[in-house]
Amino acid sequence: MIAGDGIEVIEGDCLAAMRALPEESVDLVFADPPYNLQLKGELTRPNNSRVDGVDAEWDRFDSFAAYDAFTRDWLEAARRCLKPDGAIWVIGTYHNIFRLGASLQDAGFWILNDIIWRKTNPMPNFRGKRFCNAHETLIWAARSETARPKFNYDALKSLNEGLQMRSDWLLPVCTGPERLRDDEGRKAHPTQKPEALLHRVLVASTEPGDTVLDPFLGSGTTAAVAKRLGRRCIGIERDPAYAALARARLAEVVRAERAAVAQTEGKRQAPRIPFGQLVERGMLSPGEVLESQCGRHRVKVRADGSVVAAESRGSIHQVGAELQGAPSCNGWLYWHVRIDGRLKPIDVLRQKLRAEMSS
Amino acid sequence: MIAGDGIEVIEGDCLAAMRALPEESVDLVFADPPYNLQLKGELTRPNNSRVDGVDAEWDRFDSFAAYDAFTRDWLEAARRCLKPDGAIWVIGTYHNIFRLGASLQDAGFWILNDIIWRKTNPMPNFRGKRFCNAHETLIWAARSETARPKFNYDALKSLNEGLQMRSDWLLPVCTGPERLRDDEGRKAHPTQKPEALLHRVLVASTEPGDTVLDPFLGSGTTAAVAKRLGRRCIGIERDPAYAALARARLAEVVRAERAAVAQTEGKRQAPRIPFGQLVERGMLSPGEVLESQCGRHRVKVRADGSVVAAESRGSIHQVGAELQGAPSCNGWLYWHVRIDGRLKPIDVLRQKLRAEMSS
DNA sequence: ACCCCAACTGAATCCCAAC
DNA sequence: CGTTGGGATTCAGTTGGGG
Repeated sequence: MIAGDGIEVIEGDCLAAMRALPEESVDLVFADPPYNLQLKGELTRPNNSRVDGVDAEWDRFDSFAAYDAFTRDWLEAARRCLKPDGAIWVIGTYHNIFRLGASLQDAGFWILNDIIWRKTNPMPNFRGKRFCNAHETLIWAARSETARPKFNYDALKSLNEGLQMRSDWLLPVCTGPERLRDDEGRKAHPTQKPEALLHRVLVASTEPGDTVLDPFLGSGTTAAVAKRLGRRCIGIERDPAYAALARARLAEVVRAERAAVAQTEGKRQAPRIPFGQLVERGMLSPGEVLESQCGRHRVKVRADGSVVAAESRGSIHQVGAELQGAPSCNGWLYWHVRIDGRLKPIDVLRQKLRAEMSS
Repeated sequence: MIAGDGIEVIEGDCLAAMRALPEESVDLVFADPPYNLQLKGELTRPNNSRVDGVDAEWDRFDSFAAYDAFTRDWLEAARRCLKPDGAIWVIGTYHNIFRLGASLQDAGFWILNDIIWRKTNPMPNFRGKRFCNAHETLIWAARSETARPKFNYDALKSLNEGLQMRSDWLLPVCTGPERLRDDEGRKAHPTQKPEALLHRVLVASTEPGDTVLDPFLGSGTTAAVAKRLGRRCIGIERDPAYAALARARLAEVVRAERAAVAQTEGKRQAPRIPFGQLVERGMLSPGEVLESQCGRHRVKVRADGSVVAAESRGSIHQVGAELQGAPSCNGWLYWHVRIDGRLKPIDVLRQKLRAEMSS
């Protein structure tokens, strides 16, 4: 079904194409839907008559209702393709993002964050009647409230030099050599998204080998970045000219080596090591004393990996919590041993063990 | 009807109070309605302290449908009070803003801009499961598509040091001496908005002598800023304790003869550029090699902006320091790339990016 | 008076594998 | 399905006490 490089461009209507895909088969959906609320193009309206001021309210209602129906349909089709723990990203502006977000919630998606793409070089408001419209909004939502979607927290923290990534992203609009142009030098697609934006989205919510579905592929930015980052991608585009544009673009993209797209992994992915293993392996001896950094609390290690204090016994976490009167405690960081005369958290022993076990 | 200073606090239900106001009598509505936060359990910080979340009765709704009905009702009542060329501002987060925006459109309001309040000091995401929710969204909408609402373009331009005001505003959350506290030092209102935010809204959309209506007055920020800026204000607050709080606060506010120049606004600084952005933007590729000037050390770039050496991984600064055995290292100057066959510090890439981003 | 450090806080939809 | 418990997780800024 998917080509050898894991990237496929389907030319056709996104509803039909998505309904032909297997259920629960994709890890992520990224969608940049049209926000043409006048219902030109693919959004057919029942009443094509031109409206004057008197009928303006009806026109508005028809427009919004039709857009909502269109949104409901493609969201439902996309949701069907998503794995249970999958997620969706959508992007839009104030013209459509509020309807899109409400439709997401109504369809059962669970919003995780809204993200602001702040443009470094937005088009100014020429008439001076409004604020310069300098951002677009993305919504990141899980397939359901109970879903547990991927989030590469540590990779994003790395992207932000050690600080937790915020919900406002500063990125330039797509210009210069990245912007695709036709033979006459006109932009080949009106709303081509910058690759940097998709890079951050895909690093955040997928891992190499995952499958991304883009129902409104357009110029193919999603597929291009997916290929560059070693993800698989199914892109759907109705317009033959845009589909051809995307295919030509993708032929030039080099798929990254697997090793190159590795990203910082969190501690949660590391294999769990029970404290008792430190004792079993002789890194700590039964009877040895652990102390808190401040020296206020001390426990003795027992052969079974539990620890005892004067009035308390249990796991390193339980005893640490009880002695501090705290609801919980990470014993790996709380308890220390004296190594070469200096207090070090027992977590360094765990790290050492992990290194030995992986080598 | 309005007191001599043009500021009135009405204690009571906002629907009834607004229906009692004359039609088409106010110039601007500012509304900070309940966000329908839907908080489930409690949340603790890594140090085990408890986050003081908003779980007030007034923020609980049974369903999205109930929230939508509530929204529809107060929007309709507010719209009735607005002059034909009047406008409305609403504020919210992803919990409610999409429903709020869609309801605005359904009610016949015409969205002019969405505005992002970027917080300088947001609460972090403590569990590392999402992006730090670092902004709130405001929507500015005209009473109707044909309305011609006020917009003090030049006043905002001067607030922004001569540059057209953008749709993203950087302002701190309300803390310090501005934050109202009760006798025991606890915050007197859970969601008090900063005056700087209202200052910018009122300077943008009203002129001295205009009447502002706030249906959810809370701690009274809207009325306080209106008074300070010489605007009239009708604030409605259901909770007697909050209404009393607002009245006491307003008694201390000095009505200005002329709008004072804001200090907190418009401060711009060179943006910090995380190393990861060079990768996102394609100036460096995952897998590319950086080397120290002497050639003694080499690292590989990863997709998330971290770098790896044989036995070390982390940020350009961390790995540089570790390989040199130094306490710290400026990775921007230490690491080099080969450009046109010559080694250049990666700082030249940062400078290039900065130049692009400020243009 | 000044500096330093510890404690505290802000509209928050915040864990998950094993049993 | 529910319960248990290991153990992972924070940034900018203010306040107040001690040296």
